[in-house]
Amino acid sequence: MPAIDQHLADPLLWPADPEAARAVQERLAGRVRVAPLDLDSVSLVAGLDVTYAPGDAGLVAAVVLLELPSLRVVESHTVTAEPAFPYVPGLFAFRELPPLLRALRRLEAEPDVYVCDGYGLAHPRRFGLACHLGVLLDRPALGVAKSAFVGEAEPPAPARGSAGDLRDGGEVIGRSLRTRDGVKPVYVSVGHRVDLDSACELVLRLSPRYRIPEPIRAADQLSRARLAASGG
DNA sequence: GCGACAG
DNA sequence: ATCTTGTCGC
Repeated sequence: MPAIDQHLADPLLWPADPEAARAVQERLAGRVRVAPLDLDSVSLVAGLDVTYAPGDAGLVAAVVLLELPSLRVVESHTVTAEPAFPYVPGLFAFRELPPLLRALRRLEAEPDVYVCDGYGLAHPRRFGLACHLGVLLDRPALGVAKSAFVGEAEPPAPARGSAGDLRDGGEVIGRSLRTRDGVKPVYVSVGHRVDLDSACELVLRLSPRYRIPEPIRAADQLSRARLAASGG
């Protein structure tokens, strides 16, 4: 597995135009692996998020490392940068991964799994941000999104823990998962080296109190705070 | 062509 | 995503 620095320096991975970016996704999508993840062996979880300044005048990428089962923060890092790729639905990774990878490079401990704010296989080319990160690092990764993007989501029962299929055509590409009683579900999909069951089980363990899993919440709050502190 | 469209 | 505080309800 190439180091993060090699990925960041590889021009073939970071095309400037959307057409070439889609081709990169199609090329890398074949590397995604779906497999059960033994949650008993998971003790360090990384949460990732990016916050943008109005008008795309800068961004802050944040990574927070939490330990299980306490959910306490053991590391947190931020990177400030200028957006280098526009927001194009379906091409998120080309906008968010470069600064996120630079933040991940600073981690002292290696996460057992990466939790991304967005989708994995629930993507037009089955290669969302969580797949992209997971494949580049060849590490377990999953995506948790706050809204649907592709496919049709079956509404879960009202109780926390209930889930419904997220389908595109006949294919199950993710799950709508209720993390709080009576509260709008989140949308979970596989990134790499996990399966839907282990991904959903982990998301529930990471969301004992709030709708959004703690690692993503923590990264979101950190990136917002860092952006506000840098003025704008 | 039109609308919808992770953050 | 961002522009945005308090308030109501569980």
